[in-house]
Amino acid sequence: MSQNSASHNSAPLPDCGVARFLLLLDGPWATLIVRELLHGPHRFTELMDALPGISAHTLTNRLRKFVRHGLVTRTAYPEIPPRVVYELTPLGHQLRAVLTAMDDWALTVPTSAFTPTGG
Amino acid sequence: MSQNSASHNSAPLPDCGVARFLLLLDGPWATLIVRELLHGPHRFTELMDALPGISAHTLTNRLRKFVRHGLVTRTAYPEIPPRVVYELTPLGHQLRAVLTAMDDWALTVPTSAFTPTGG
DNA sequence: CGGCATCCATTAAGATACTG
DNA sequence: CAGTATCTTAATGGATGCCG
Repeated sequence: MSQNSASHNSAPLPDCGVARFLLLLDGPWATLIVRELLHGPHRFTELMDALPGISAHTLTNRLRKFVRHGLVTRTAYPEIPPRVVYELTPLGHQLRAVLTAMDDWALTVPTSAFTPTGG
Repeated sequence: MSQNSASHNSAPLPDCGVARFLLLLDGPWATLIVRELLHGPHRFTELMDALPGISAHTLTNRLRKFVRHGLVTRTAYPEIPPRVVYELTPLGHQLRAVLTAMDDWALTVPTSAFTPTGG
């Protein structure tokens, strides 16, 4: 598999900035995790608590991907009980502008976009 | 099914602006379609041509969702051959700020985020 | 506490074939 | 040209159980 296969096929996405963003921030939870991390370092359970509905499985996978791509750092303290802290890298913090833009856009939506005719 | 089930479960996403954005702009192609539409009205085949790799099936589904949620207008001209033009609504055009933020972020990425250690 | 492994449900998306 | 219908694949994401 090539490294840019967001889908599963030979003709994936174009190589624009938007596509690059989408490759790393894929899935509905990914962006929300970053959103929480923007408030500061979080432990695993703190993220679980801050993201009601997310599963440990999903959180683990997203976090690992972020760490792998340099958006997040993972610091494990060899204590009993163990403690692991996730923190955004400078690159991750740059995402604040994108998140803010999303939030700002949602404010312009007159709520009618979320109550479409056909469900 | 409820209208906000991005996933399939009873505890979906929080109701923040970011989540709302994610509900409408889901999947890797959705945002890229909007990106093309920001350049002006497009016919179906023009979008197919502008988005190498996308299938008619996917394009149709994304377009229908956008129209349903008021991000895009669909204008069909009763001609032979038929002509259908898709155009962003003012709400859709507001997304430009988000797309620009994504693009801007991707420029700060030193390309190392796309060549991770473990693939 | 912070995971990981396995199985399973949902869905975005591609391939193909067909219609008005 | 502009779809629609059906089948299939891949990947996110949830549920459960187990481990250090």
